[in-house]
Amino acid sequence: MSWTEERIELLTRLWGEGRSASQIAAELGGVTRNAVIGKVHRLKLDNRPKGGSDESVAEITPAAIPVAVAAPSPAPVPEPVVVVAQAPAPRPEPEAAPVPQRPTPAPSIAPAAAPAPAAPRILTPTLPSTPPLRAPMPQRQPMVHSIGATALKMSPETEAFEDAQIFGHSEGGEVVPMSRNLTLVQLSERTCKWPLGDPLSPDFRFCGNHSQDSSPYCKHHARIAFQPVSERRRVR
DNA sequence: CCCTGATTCGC
DNA sequence: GCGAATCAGG
Repeated sequence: MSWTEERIELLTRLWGEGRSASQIAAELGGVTRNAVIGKVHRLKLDNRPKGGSDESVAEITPAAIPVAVAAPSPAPVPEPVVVVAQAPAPRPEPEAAPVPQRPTPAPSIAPAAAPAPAAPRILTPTLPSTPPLRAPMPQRQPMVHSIGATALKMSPETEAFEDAQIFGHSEGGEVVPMSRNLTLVQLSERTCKWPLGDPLSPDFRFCGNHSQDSSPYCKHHARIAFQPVSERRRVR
């Protein structure tokens, strides 16, 4: 890959927006963050708008939300941050940071568009098999980690379910972990890759919470994705 | 650890 | 000019 005019332009723009070198590298493709940094220096694009109040990248801080650590289940599950579903993810937009790509925190998820085969130019993260609706378990179930290998389709119910959790449409004061809502390029090897919302929407995000070991999901979503199957037939 | 950006230096 | 290796910091 070479630094074509377009690529340099994109680099300049993204860098100006405060994106990290690794993110830019991921976006550009074919380059490492080192290359990006090196190029940035050569272009003398240094010092970005960082003076005074910087809020770096668009990453919502879970800590900025009224939390309530409640353990409904006897089993003390050390979840990250737990929030009583209520406020629609208040994103304290800093000052002077016109980020065109940053969609509003609109919780609205497109009415389940048909899962068109969007060209995955990057690795497509493993989608969770459509998890059946799961009511808050009063007690722990025997963990029988097994994947219900289902088709890669997102059921509207799944999205609605997630949506309800994240943005608190539950009346019963349901307590759920707060997702970090990361974009694709922000995912790393140990971030939860549970999708949130419509993959075709610019609002599409991933949970992004810390995932245990090599698990693709955080504790919370792993429990949804890997459910004990009682009546499961051998798939042969 | 994981992530940043900064610098160096052989190519 | 380029970018991997390295360094320094949060």
